[in-house]
Amino acid sequence: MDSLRQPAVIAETGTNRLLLALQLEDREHVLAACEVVELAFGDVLGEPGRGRTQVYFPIDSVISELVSVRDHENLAVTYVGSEGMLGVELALGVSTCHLHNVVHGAGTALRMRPATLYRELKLLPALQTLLFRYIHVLRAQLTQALACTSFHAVDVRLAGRLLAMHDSIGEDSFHLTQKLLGQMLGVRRVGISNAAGVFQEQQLIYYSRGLITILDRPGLENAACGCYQIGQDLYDGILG
Amino acid sequence: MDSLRQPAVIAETGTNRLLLALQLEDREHVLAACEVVELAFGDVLGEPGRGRTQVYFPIDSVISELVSVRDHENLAVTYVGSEGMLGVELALGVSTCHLHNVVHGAGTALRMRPATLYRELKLLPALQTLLFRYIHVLRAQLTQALACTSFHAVDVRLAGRLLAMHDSIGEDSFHLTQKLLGQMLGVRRVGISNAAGVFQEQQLIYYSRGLITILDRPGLENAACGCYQIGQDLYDGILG
DNA sequence: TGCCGTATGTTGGCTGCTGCACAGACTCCG
DNA sequence: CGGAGTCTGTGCAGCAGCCAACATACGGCA
Repeated sequence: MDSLRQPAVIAETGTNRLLLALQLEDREHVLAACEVVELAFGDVLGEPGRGRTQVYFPIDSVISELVSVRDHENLAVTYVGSEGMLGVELALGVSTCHLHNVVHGAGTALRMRPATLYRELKLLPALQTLLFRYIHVLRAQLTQALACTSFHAVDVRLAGRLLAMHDSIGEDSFHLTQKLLGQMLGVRRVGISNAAGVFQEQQLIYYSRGLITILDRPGLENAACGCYQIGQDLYDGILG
Repeated sequence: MDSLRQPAVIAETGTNRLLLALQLEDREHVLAACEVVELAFGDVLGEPGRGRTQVYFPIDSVISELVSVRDHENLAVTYVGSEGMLGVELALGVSTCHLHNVVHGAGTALRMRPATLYRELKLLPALQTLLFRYIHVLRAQLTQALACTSFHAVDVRLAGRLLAMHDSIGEDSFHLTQKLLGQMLGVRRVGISNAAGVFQEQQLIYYSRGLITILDRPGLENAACGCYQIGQDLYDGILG
């Protein structure tokens, strides 16, 4: 995860969509303060109670935030992709993680140290405004997710999750095992196996040994509950 | 809900515990900017998409924030009691509610207008720090709640919820119907009826027609899942 | 070639919660 | 006093997801 490159290469790898909401001048200021890193599957970027050493803006990587519960698998309550940032709590003046931060999608990301973030926040009011709004979106999405897990069945939730991953990663194929999907939805792998099997029969997706391909996105949107779209609209309405 | 009183009477009614974390001088400055209101059961203090007209610091009232889901009862995802504040998103520069805000426990509260809050935030850096930390605690508690609803059964979750209400209200008896508890946990009233019946048999609680009395708090703590305590520790660790 | 680890598919019994329906009890009110 | 509204207790069929166990398939490696 430490193979660094110059920020100049960002142009060829795409960029972080959250930062895209900044005006060009501000964005370039932030980008200049970042370094590019390759994140490998399984890398641990933070542990509960530990101080944060870096904040991350994923480009085509995905980072999950997991909460531990006694006698259960860890639950991946949120994920951070190119639409987000890992370490927002620093903007609130809190410098310790409270969740496990694990890379669940290998790829590139931008990162900076907390001290650098603090400096940028002071220099760029627009960055602060952006991160505040992002924090608000996270809270709204979390409440929606809570309602969704309370009421909706595994299959419709799975469809929503796949759509969200599809948005984050920006490609039709991505690596995601059934076990991991089970951790994300808080259900056993068997439940994922069944639901995903049905989707595969319906030609909505194809997967094999951890590589998922979205075949029919409109069909998948049809199979998902409204919660996915609500989450998207929240993001677009406040940040887009 | 519009029977106003002078802030001077706060002394006799107790106060908001979140504001207690401020130093005396700052706290009095904030209190002087507030007015005292009586909130009645069922009062609606905010609707999704509407602008916020007041922020509230409950004293012995409880305000629920509910999310609507198609084909389901509203789910009370969070509640705000004397340990919290309704309208924190203003501190992030967001001025619209995104949830239904309904009074579920009648009582008194302090309130101020958004413009007043903005003024106080500018004048008192400590208030800003406090609200930022509170926002972070809310997020952490929400992730814990998500894990809890994913994994834990109704009875242990009910115990935790009763304990939290007990903390918030500060008295052993409070008004809370089974229907409302069902909305809070996202289950049918029958589920609450069963679980509460067992607690009543075990002499942990007594209730009758919406009035719940905590008889054996240690016993109830024993019956609850660890999530309740984790939520408390989060609050105490960051704000206490 | 054979072995091991990982990922996926399937089965059967069990439990907890759901949906629906109804009955008893208390309160307010005309 | 009687009726309407609210709150609570119960009963039963149905199902979604749980637990445990086992079978298959693929890839890497010695």
